[in-house]
Amino acid sequence: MHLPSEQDYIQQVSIDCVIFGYQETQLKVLVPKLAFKGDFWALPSGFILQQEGTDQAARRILEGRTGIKNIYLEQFRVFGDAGRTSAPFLERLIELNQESSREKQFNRKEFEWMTRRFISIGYYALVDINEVVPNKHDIDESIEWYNIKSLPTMIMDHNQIVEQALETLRSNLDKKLIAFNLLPETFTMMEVQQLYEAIFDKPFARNNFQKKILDLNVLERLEKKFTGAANKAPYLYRFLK
Amino acid sequence: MHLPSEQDYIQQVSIDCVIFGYQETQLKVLVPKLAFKGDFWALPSGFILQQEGTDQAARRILEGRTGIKNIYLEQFRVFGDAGRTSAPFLERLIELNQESSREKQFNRKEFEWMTRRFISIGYYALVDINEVVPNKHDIDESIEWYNIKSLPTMIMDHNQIVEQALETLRSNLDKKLIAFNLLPETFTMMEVQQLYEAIFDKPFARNNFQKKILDLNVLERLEKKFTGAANKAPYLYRFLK
DNA sequence: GCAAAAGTGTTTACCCTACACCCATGT
DNA sequence: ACATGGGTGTAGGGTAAACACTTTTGC
Repeated sequence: MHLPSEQDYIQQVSIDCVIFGYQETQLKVLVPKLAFKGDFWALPSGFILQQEGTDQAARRILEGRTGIKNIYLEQFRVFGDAGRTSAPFLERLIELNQESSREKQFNRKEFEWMTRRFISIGYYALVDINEVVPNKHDIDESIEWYNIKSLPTMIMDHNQIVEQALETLRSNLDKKLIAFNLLPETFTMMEVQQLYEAIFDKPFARNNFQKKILDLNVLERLEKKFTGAANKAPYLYRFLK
Repeated sequence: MHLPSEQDYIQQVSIDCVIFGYQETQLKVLVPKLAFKGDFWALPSGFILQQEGTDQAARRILEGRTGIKNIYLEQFRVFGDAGRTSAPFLERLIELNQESSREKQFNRKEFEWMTRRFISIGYYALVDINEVVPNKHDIDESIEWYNIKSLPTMIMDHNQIVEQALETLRSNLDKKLIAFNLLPETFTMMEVQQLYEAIFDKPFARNNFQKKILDLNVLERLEKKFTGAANKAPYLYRFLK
């Protein structure tokens, strides 16, 4: 990771991204784990270049982690408390990694820059999990999809940021018709329903759900999907536009 | 106005406030006009001190304009386009005010600071218009309530910011029960209805509206209000909690 | 008593839910 | 044929809009 200690970036403003994916009836979030002792997880984040808009910056950060260019994203909240700084986390990290050679990469100036108070703009993104090739940065030990219901404890306020993102996702899901970003090109109605159930963490009635979704008039019915199972083959659907 | 050219403030981040008030069946916005030739209107705005949160900063800015301490406010959006700068506006202002003595107050360094690209956090506030004592800053020629439907053309993207604020207000009005912030301590049902009609710019049915509002169970019915008019006296209500 | 405007009740329509039934598919 | 799961139709309940009527107030 390029350490942004100069004026290329807007000072004291960061972007934190909650990347939602969906797989096997579970809503998931893509979270990197830092390559330091101490088990630190942190949301994908970054800074805003002087010549790019906040949305562009989020897109750049998201593409860097998922490889996806045309990603669905939305800004959902600013986290700007006065005491919002990564200093406690960084101190703990350094304390636990004193013997490590990595500590040397923090020089005093960079450390000072990174521990200042930061205002963070929260973005959430919805991706087809099958299209994502999670990209581990140098600083990461791993980057993985975590079930939303069993996320690790992350640094700073990142767990709260995910909470807020999920809340916004829920309230935007119906009015903005964005759920289909989490599904592959074609899908069955049952898959849509299970996705909704994962997001809202509650069951829906099968027939009524189908009616509700089809009444949106945004789905095109395709051929049936023969799975080999001993039951009626479900139709495949495609999201229009 | 203290020109914030030092490190007291977070660089390149501003706060723009849309202050909503309500009077005589009209939804209004409090907008200062700058004391320069050229008719420049600009939303109340300011910057974030290093030691204060964004909400606190918005509160400070809002109190400075309205005199109200316990103001209802909500962050609603970040405006962070790459080209978002006040440079064109400031150049036009200076061009139109060359002969004025005021131009001298812009020294080169301050001008450079103010024309950088700024990310703005949009806040909207709801106030009882009767409690507000609009406070004109030194830099202002006036500060006035403008009908939302006949706002002046403001600088930069400020008209769009108001649009966004209104949109958010509409979608939050029911679920957050915030409309009563715009009314005085006691009010009649008709006043609530007219407020809703002003916000949504559409009529509501009288009896159904009353039922809907009373079913919220947040209003206390007080004595009747005798206006002297030749008709049944309406009840007064007070918002609970 | 009457006009004006507030309060309240009633009917209607619509939408969401629940229940039921039918259909296709592979063993 | 039958079990499994998908598709569709219909009746019930609750909510909200539309309509109607009653009450209060000052002249």
